[in-house]
Amino acid sequence: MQEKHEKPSVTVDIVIFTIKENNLQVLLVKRGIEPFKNQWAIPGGFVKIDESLEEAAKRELQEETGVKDVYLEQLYTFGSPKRDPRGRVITVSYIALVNSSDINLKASTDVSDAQWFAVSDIPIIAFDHKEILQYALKRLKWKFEYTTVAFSLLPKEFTISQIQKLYEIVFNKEFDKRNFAKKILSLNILKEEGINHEVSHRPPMLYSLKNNIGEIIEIL
Amino acid sequence: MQEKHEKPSVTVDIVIFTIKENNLQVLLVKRGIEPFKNQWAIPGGFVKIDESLEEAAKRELQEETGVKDVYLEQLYTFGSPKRDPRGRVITVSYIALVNSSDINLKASTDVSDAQWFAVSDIPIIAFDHKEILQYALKRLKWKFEYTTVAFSLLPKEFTISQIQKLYEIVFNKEFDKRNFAKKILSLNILKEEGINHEVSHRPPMLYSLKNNIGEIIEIL
DNA sequence: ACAAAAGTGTTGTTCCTACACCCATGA
DNA sequence: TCATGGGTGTAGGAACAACACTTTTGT
Repeated sequence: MQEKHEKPSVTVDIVIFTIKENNLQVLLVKRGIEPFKNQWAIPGGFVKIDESLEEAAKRELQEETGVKDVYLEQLYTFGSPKRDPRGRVITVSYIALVNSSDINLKASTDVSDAQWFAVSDIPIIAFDHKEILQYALKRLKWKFEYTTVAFSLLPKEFTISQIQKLYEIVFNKEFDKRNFAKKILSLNILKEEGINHEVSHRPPMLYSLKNNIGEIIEIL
Repeated sequence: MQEKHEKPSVTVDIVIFTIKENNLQVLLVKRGIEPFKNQWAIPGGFVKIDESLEEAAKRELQEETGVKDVYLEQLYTFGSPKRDPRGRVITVSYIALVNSSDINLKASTDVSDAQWFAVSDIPIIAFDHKEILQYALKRLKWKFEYTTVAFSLLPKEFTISQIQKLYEIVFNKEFDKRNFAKKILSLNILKEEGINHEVSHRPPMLYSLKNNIGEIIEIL
């Protein structure tokens, strides 16, 4: 059965989001080889024959950013026969959310440069990566609305207004402070962690996310 | 680049749902070849080198059921290196919703039998297909709750109580008739199509789904 | 007349939205 | 004392859940 079919190549591509400078940003790499040499692209690479898709995604993520143990989720599999001019390449795309303070950009073998771009300001990108990115953004917003993924972008202890800023950035829209706090606190997913006295104004309450929170809960 | 990497095989598997005998049912095929010969499995097959994933899924769907133009959606890509004992096989799974009156089961080359099973009564199945099926069910419920996919299981013209029965089957739970009708009608997605006089009781209003309905709308 | 399914309204509760002021601290 | 962000309550409206009887038709 192995020999009967001509096989496609399989890659993983990872849309890596972070929050930087009050913006939602995505990591793109400048391609060092053809095709699309010197164009920006979503980072990714071939799946090895003995690693799972998620392992491949984690490996690529670490090669690009140096981070481990971040939020990583499979997005969609793109497999149009013409999406790669070199031949049949099916790509399994992933979303990752990384804390911008943890990252450590490295140039890997087929990448001459890597850079963050605000999602509102994406350059022309290689292959069908624009479509992948649009899909990723849609999914990200959905995840923010209905799950607790957002908290993976915050330090272990955080204030209500840090959460609110995150949501305001992702949805590009302001929320009422009182209603937002009421909503988040009513979900019963936060634990009080004491007061942060290291600020030069009224000291805020710090919270952490309770463990054992289920997946889907409807945040907004 | 084609020769540097040993390539996995890529298949599509399609979880085909229908409503039959007041039950949500799934089509399984009995495998005619090893591995798992004579076990039930989700229908699927290899992706040809020059067809897209969706084309492959449509082709398999038609081979199994004879139907075209049904609801079809990519579900998830399963790629654990050990999921197929023959070697590395990555499978892109799909969900299809078919109207049981349209179907016409055929036995294809590597299938000696195909049969509908109620989702509450699934036998032991091959590979990691149990996991795929669980995932499909979760997604199906979500889609029913938030989108208009359910209508693809009904004829063009239908009554409110047909919709309600569909939802009651999928969620395995009864809804209040008045509240259900109120909710569905308030969504403004139905068009009145006149009264069905071919019943032996008070004749019901027939509706059709308006075209140009957006994807996600929150039904329940 | 009866059986079968269609159709329809109200009330109490909960959730959502809009909106403005005082508080605690460091400089 | 001032600047900075933190923290808090209420009222009106919308959506939701619970609940039962009458209507139209065929037999």
